[in-house]
This record gives sequence, C-alpha cells and structure tokens, in this order.
Amino acid sequence: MNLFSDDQRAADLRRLLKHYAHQYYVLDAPTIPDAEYDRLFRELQDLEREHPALQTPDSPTLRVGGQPLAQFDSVTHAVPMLSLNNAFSDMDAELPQTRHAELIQFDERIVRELDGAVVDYAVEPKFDGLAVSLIYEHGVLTLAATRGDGVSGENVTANIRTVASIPLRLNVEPAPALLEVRGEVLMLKKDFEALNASQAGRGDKTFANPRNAAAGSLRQLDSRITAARRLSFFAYAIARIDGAPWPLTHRDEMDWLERLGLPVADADLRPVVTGAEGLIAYYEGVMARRAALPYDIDGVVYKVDRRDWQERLGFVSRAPRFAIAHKFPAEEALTVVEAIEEQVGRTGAVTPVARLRAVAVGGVVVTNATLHNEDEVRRKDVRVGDTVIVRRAGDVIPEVVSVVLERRALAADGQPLAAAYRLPGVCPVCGSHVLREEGEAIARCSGGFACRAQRSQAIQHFAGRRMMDIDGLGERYVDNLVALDYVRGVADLYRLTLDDLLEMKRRADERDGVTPETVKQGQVATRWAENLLAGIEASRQPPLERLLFALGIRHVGESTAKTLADSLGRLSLIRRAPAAVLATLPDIGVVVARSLAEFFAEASNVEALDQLLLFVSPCDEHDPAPGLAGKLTVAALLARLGVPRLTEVRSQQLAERVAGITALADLDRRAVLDLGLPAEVVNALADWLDEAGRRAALHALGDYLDELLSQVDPDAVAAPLPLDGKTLVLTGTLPTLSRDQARALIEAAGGKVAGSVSKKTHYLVAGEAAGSKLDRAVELGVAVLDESALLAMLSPPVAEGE
DNA sequence: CTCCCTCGAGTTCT
DNA sequence: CTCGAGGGAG
Repeated sequence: MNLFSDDQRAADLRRLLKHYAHQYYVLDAPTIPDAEYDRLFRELQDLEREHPALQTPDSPTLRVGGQPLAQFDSVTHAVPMLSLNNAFSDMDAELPQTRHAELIQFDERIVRELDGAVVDYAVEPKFDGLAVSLIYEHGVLTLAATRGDGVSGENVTANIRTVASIPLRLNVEPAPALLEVRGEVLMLKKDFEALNASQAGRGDKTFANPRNAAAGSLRQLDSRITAARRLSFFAYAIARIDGAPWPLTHRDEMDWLERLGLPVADADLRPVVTGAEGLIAYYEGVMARRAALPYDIDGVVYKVDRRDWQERLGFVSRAPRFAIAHKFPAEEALTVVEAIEEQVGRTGAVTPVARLRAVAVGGVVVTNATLHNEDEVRRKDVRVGDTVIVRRAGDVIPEVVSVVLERRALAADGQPLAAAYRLPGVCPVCGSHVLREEGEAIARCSGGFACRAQRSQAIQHFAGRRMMDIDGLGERYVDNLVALDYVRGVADLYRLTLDDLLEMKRRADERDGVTPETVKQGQVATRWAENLLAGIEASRQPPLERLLFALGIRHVGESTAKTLADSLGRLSLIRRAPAAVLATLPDIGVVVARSLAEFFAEASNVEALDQLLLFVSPCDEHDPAPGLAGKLTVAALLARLGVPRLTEVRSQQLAERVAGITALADLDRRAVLDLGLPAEVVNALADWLDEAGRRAALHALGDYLDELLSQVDPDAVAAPLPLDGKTLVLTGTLPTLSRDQARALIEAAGGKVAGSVSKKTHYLVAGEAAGSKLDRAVELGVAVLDESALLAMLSPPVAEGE
C-alpha cells in the first residue's frame, strides 16, 4: 500500500466514523452495531500510528485522549466571557403575582429602551455546567478554553476533543474562516449516576452532583480520564464569526449552529416568545419540566432575539443588557438543628453556627450553616432541636431560612423544651470575656493574641495567598503548630527547622492516635516539611502592601494596605504615622486611621513586628508619594485631629491663623482664645489642647510631618501627574483597553476611578455601548472622553513655551 | 444627616 | 456570596 491510498482510506474512515458518531451521540439513533464502529475506529488508529502524518486535527481518534499535560496553558479570550445578570430579586415571595411583576418590569424596561417596539425573546434553559469557548478555524476545532475569570481561561482542547457530541469538524462547506462558539459542558443525569456507581464500585470518591462531576472531569490533566467520562455539550451563543454572515436573530444563530453539527437545546425548549406573558409562561413551563429533563438546569435565560436590538441595548458594566438569567428559587430542605456552637474568627468575632443533621440540598450534603450573629439567631428564633428549612444562598452558602415552629418540641406546660439562644459571655476557646460594642452586630472575644483561635487564624491569614503566600501552610498544620506551641507569633515561622516540623508532626499524630509507622508516610512528612520550609524561605521579601495586609490589622484589607504602601512608601513611616496623617489618605477615615495607630502603639504588636523584621523585609520600599505634600495641609490635618466642633471649614480658617501644627501646640489658652474664631470653636479647641498629652502628641505630629516631607522626592514633585486629583468614570467597552487596564493606567497617572457619575466627576471615559452613565454625564455637563482622548491625556502634559 | 458604593470579614464544601 | 461598617458625596 502506498501513502496515497492510506491517505484516502484514513479520510474515508474519518468521514464514516464521524457520521456514525453523530447518529449515535447527537441524534441518539445509532445506525450500525457498536462492534462495527469499534472495528473501523481501530483501523484508523492503526493507520495513524503507522503514519503519524495522516492524523488530522479533526480525527476521531483524538477523542480517546492523549498524553497527560503538566498543566493547562492560559488562554486570553478575544471576546470576554461575560456572565449574565440575574436581575430578579430572590423569589422569596411565593406569590405568583410578585414574580410576574418583576418579569413585567423587565419587559417594560426593554420595550422602553427600544422605543416601544414589540419585542421577541429567544428563551432557553440555563444549563448548570461549565461555560467553555470553542474555536473552529476553517471548520476544524482548534482551541477550547474554560471561562476562567471571563478574561482568560485554561486551554482544555485535548479534553474537549473527547466530548463525543462536539464535532471536531463542522458540517458545512465552505466553513467560515473562524467561528467562536460559546456553550456549556455538563454531564447528563444518567451519565452522572453511572459514573458515581462505577466510582463507588471501585472505592473511588463519588461526586456530589453532575456539575461537580463535569468540572472534575474537564479539569483532568490526563485527557484519557476525561474520555472515559461521558460529558455533553450545548452551544448557546456565537462570540465571533469571520467569513460568514452573522445570523440576524438569536433563533437563527442557534438553528445555524445546529446545522453545523453543534448540539443545542431541543427546539421545543428554546422557543421565541413575545412580551412578559410569553416569558412567564415559558418560565413556569420549564420549571414544571425541570425534573424530567436529562440534565440539570438552574434557571432560564431570556435574550432579545434581534441582533440589531441586542447591539442597541448594549452592556452595563460587565453584563449584557439584552440577555438576562432568571434563576429558579434555591432548593430547600428540612433538617434538625443538633447544636448551636460558636466559632472564633481572626478578629475575635464570635459567630454562632448551627450544626445540622446531614441533609442534601442543591446537590451537596450540608452539615453546618452560619447563623451570623446573636441577633440573627434570636430574630429567626432558632433553638437546639428545632426543625429548620435550609437552603443554599446564591446556591452556594448554606443558610437557615426559618424554623418550622409546628415541629418544635414542647414540654408538658406547652413551653419550648430548649431555651432561646444566648451567646456565651466567655470565649468558647480561651475563656476571655466576649464583648459586644454598642450598636454593633458582632460580639468579639477580648482575648486577642492570647486566644488560641485568634492566634491560629492570624497566622493562617499571614500565610495566605494574597498576603505572604507561604506554600504548604494549610489550616490543619497551623492549628497543630499553634496548639503544640511551636509557633506563638508569626516570627516563629521563620525560626522553624526541619527537625521541629517532623517532631511536631509526630506529636500531632500521637495525640490524634495515628501511627504513621510506614516508611512511605515518613517520606511524605519529610517532603511536606521541606516544602514548607522552602515556602517560608521564599516569603522573606514580600511587597510592602502584602506585608501590611498580612499583619491582620483591623479594617486594613488588601485595598487599604495598597493605599498605605503607595502613599507612605516605607514601613518605618507607616508604623509611626499619627492617626491624623493616615486619615488624610484616600479612603482612610478616622476609624481606620485610629485602628492603625492603635495597632502600632500596642507594645505586643511592636514587639511581634520587630521580631518579624529580623527575618522579613519588604522588597519594594520607596519614597513617599510626591502628591503627599499637597494633601497634607495644616487645614486637612486639623480637621482630622478629632477636636470637637472643628469642622472642615473652621479648620481651614484656623490653618490660616496659625503658622503650623507645632505652632498650634505651643499656643497657650489665652492665645487660642484670641484667634478670632467663633467662641464655641476656640473654647472647644482650648479645652482639647489642655487635655493631658495633647501638646506632646501635636509636637510628635509636627516632627513626623517634617520627617515625612523631607523624604518626599523633590524631583518627583516637579513632574505632577497628568490626572492628579481628577475623578474619572468608565462606561461601555473600550476598543483596546480592558476595564482593569484602563483603571490601572488612570491610577498610575494619579487619577481616581469612581463607579458612578456625579457633579464631581471630571471626565467620563465612554466606549462602545455606553449606558445610562453617558446620559447622566451629558446631563451634568461632564466632559466625555473616548479611549484615544484618554490615552492622550495620560502622557505627561507638554510644557508650554515660555 | 442620609444615601450609595466599596471594602473587609466571615462562611461552606469539594 | 452576603452582611455590616466605613468613607465620601449630596
């Protein structure tokens, strides 16, 4: 046989196999016996093995999977994979007319936007699976990627090729040069049950629901495993077409995809309906059919059918306005509260948690549900022994909806057996007092670092991925390190040796009654310990903002930490900063500023930080931000000192009358009263100044300012940022920049990005399909920029000639 | 002083 | 994901 006839034969086999597979998997009507199919398949496999050049990217032999990958490559989506807005508030209201009211409002809004047109909606089930994007080049499947964060996902082409119902080559000649299809990978209910049965038979772990099974199967690095799982796919949109006209309606789009050989929902499940009544009827109809469908759905989707209207409606922030998800109400289940226990969080927050008799809700078995706080428990009146309705809020977090009072156990006198819940007065972990601030919902353990729970969680927080990012330091290990006293403060992590870790592990195992006497387990322990030490070592030069975040200061999260690091630049300046200075920084007010100042004033924190700095130093310290000098005005500081009656305006007036902070500290009572301000203001100020320690604190503030300003790089001051002090708002889709990129550029240029247009907005940056923000900007007379105008502004202003 | 938005913190299960 | 609290705008 020569290569030419092999080539012919391979092509024939591919065509035949594709045809039979389509009959079998897509049309569900096999036309030849399985054995015959297998014979043809093996013949093609043999041919390709003999002549690897004969294997084409659409060969059915790829369906059985190939060599495992080391990891998935990242793929950037040319068209972002947006999620749909779920515009309907929780369907708590069981009243049908309430549900309908929201649908009617949705329809009315769309009709209004389209100037009163009669709107047809293409409606379809919302598959409960994983969104993927498929790219066909000249008809051949060349790339498949997961949704990821919507901007970029993972390359899962090898796995997707094993999904039988996905065509490797489109059924059309000539094929469009490029077609990008969006759809959902899922597992049919029957395939899920079969998979779990076989997993259980082999003693492997079973999956909680079809969605998890599909996710677990698609994310296999070894595509042969994926091939052994039965995944399905349904297309629901086209993202890009090149070389073929875009169908004029969504319905046409789906019909066309079906003709190309792509699986789409059954035609009777995706009708085109008109008006709110059509939507209502469809929603109710699908809900009734839900259980009988071969796959799980979590709602339905409504899309404006006409493409030109879709474009007219455009996008709001990250979601299209022409399409909307209407989720079914969360599934609910009845179970019994076996106990109410308290958890202690990193900040000492004591949270009641309901321990529930295990119950399946929405595909997973739930045993715990947070009760949030004492008031919440009392409001719902949850008591031990009660039968409660549980659901998964947003289909994720378990939540106790309400108590079934009729089922409450009563004593002979008709009183409930169990008492109303009360939060304990002492910490369940350390026994310290539990205190609840006036007006706050949350009670806190006062034990601080002395409380083992808080210590342990502070260390977990420190090691977390967005903080110091220490690999190998999971919850269980931290708990053990803390419980067995190998680690008291975060600095102790850096003193751990291999021997310490192995000894700790041994003692923990002993305590738990585990006997890891096999050699292999010893090796595992050593590997873990070495891995952890390497992770700790690698964390010694963190960016300053991560170190700050890692310290776990109350009210200081990722964003506040970044503000501090950007503005002050050095830990030595941040840790000594007076609260008044901190409170002048953007988005830091008096509460956060005080929290910071108190943290750094506390001796035990200072000690712990100094210890930590023996091992760790920030890698990116820099001079304080040049813009700081302009913002740290005497007036701004005065307004943030916490002097009663000293408002912003009065601070301004006062600042004009004193030479500076230090000068104010040195004024005696008489001089203060002579300042020429309203009597009530100067009286309050004089009294305030006379309180113990005030003048010393002001001197310290003055000294700190001198020091801080001496460190501001004078050259940087000379080059003001182009958008300094400007507030911008982004709307619509920019031609080349993503929202995050645009934001980063604006911030780098000293500007601020706000969420909504107001009088104080300096510029609105509008892209394609700008929405209501543009209207509002025009209304308020706010300048509107397009992307190129924005980019032009970002380059530093050109000095004008003398 | 009151709204609105963003940030922080807590939480579940695989 | 959801709640509560803080910050800033009106």
